[in-house]
Amino acid sequence: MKTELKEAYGFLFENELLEEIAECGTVRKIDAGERIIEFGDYVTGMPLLLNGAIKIMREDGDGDELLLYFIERGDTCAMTLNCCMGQTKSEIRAVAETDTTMIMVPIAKMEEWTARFKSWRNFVFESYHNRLSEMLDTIDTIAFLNMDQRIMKYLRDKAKINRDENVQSTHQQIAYDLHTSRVVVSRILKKLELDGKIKLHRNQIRVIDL
Amino acid sequence: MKTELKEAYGFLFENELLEEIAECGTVRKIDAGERIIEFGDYVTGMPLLLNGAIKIMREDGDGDELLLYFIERGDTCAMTLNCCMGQTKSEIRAVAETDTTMIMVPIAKMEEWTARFKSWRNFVFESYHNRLSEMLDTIDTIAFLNMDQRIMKYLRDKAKINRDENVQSTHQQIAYDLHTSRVVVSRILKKLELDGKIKLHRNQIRVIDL
DNA sequence: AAAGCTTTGTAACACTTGTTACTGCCCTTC
DNA sequence: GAAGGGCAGTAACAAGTGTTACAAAGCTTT
Repeated sequence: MKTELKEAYGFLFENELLEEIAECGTVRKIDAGERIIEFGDYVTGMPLLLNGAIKIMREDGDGDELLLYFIERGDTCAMTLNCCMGQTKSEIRAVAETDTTMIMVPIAKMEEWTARFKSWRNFVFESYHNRLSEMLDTIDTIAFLNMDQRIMKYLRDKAKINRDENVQSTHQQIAYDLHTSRVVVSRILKKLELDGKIKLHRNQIRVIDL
Repeated sequence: MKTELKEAYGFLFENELLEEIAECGTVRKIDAGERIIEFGDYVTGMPLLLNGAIKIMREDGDGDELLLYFIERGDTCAMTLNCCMGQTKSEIRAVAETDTTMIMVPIAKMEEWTARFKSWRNFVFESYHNRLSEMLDTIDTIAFLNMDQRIMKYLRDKAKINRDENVQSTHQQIAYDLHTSRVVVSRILKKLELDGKIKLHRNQIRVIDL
């Protein structure tokens, strides 16, 4: 664990802090597709991603979903930060996009580290900064792009996160993530295929040129 | 200024910090409608709102706009925080919604206070927290609501921020804020009037029951 | 290979939102 | 009070997206 920790966070934190994290944190391994945090859960610790990727979703009262953004190694979930500090319920759902390893840090340590370590403060601020930027990006996407463009962006992002030009998704899955209907997704994907931008297969979409 | 400062932030900050803010901050008064920060500006200081309200907008490459949220007294702009710490350009536009008074604090002080004052740290975190929540709310609005509901929410929010059931806006203005067209706004407003929810006047909309 | 399930393709239609065009109203200015 | 500019109302149409319904294709299980 220490090796991985150092690999992912060594350039961010001083040794003393790394030691403390290693000491009081617990490693948690999660399989792709597993739910990590559910809407309304109380958050008991703060996750530091070692590898893998996590998908953050929003859900409204009627059970409608929307993908917000992905989180990768060297990152934490600022929403979780939020919940930790405010002792409030989670406003989002977190699902493992790929097999994922993370270190869970007890909330109690956070306040202490914030006072003691400048690098920790910077990390937390940086984290908030990144999250706000992602949220702005998400807003741009749903406010200014039409569905064709949103689907293209989705496929690009997903291919990048998984480091694989073959995106493993059903049309229904994509529809859920983008908060639209399966038929709409199928229709647009077919058009993208005719334009030579993608190649469609069962449960899989190959990104050619988006 | 000290009185106002204490009024707005006294319950948040200890006296020593209040003194320092009063010492190194400069008061800035802004008329309603005036632009405070423009997309792409470098941010030179951090604003602490004493009274009034500020409208935060997003703009895409084609000049299309979208209202993100409002900021009120006792608040700061986390986007500005973001820019300050990251030394990056502003990703948003800030316009005074009403006549506004704020204290501008030089960036240099921020880092220092973050280390020295727990209350300042909490304030900054709280601020980020609020901003993320607002952004989530904004996303919910544009992702899950249709235009009728968005316009109703807009009028409710605007009436609340201005503490006036008579919202002073043209239909064109609303169309800009919601990133739609004037005709659409007029059409929906007329329907809301027929439903007895609002009363339309020139340059003014009276909120009756939304 | 037959049955049953999931996934995808497609047509036809409905609804929401955006666009264009024109009209009349209100306010300001001369 | 005449002229001009900004604002609002409305119709007709276009485009985008969502819905329903059904058929076909592909995979899994038996």
